[in-house]
Amino acid sequence: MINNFKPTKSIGLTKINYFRIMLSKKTKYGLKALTYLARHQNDEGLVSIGDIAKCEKISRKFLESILLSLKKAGFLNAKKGKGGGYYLIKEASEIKMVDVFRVLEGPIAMLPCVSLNYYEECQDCPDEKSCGLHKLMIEVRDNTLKIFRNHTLQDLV
Amino acid sequence: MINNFKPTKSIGLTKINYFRIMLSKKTKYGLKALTYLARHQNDEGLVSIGDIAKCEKISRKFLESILLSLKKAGFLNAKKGKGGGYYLIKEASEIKMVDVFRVLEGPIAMLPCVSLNYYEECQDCPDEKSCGLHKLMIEVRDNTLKIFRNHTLQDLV
DNA sequence: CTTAATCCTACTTAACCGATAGGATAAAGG
DNA sequence: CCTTTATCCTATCGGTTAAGTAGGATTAAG
Repeated sequence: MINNFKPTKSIGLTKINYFRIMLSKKTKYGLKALTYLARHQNDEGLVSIGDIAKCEKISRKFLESILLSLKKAGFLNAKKGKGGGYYLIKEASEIKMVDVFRVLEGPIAMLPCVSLNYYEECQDCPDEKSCGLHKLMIEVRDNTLKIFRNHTLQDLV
Repeated sequence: MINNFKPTKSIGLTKINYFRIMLSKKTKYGLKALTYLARHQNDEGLVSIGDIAKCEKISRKFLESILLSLKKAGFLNAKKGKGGGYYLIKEASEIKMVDVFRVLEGPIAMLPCVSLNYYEECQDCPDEKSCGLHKLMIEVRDNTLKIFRNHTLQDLV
């Protein structure tokens, strides 16, 4: 095991769970890989999974699936066979954080009834427009979205 | 089972997980209970778990543990025995969302290295100050915090 | 002393995250 | 053509969590 996964921690009596709310390793690794690609692809052209996994200390097999997702999502492309590897399709400055997060992490909203892309009707709320929690979560979502839209991969390079 | 928990859903090829990032039922129920208390405690004085669970359609036993947490955190108090129940200690307008969230949901930051209350050094990042992801997450945290600090239970009533 | 409420500890179940395993496919180069 | 080396794909495992459940201990009113 390369990385110790510490989902919970106890401080005094209260148990903190970093598990939820927190960024998944999938997203973290994906961002690392994208950053690595943006840094190295110009020199050598193609970058292999093995290189990234080694340099960034990421489980190789896990990284495989992540890069595959990113490929399917249209961020990068791959060349198979000997001497193959991955390369970014877009410029780093054109890869928005919001898009990466949606692919790797999922919905940005904290409630389905507040999600732009994956909206789902609230089960136990008769009227969304008069729901205080709904309003609050809309506000949080909009602020987070704004930040993720204004940042690109270039900011991490 | 009172509430159907649908953690995952497939849309086309992509699997969406509402599980992470999303607000837990614990927090949702806790907020509902607090709102219920704020609405009803003036009339009858004490409000029992059973009443809240019934009206808000929440699993009674689960609600018990949530209210216990809220009591230990100092939001409300209880009177045991016949005719007993819960009552808010503070005014609804004095109960900040940020405090409720910290108790029920945990850290607000998306990374331990960005958490104000539960900071933990980043494992795979040599220098936090030069880390782009760190900066991004600080920005998200600050915006979310700002919103949660500016809202109170009164906004949900 | 019965009733009715909170308090407390432990357990169950389904799901997911992170990681692994094993092979299928594809391309380069001798 | 065949070996090597890379991505692609499916399936599974172990550990952990959220959500809910069970059963009783404690406390207080009437």
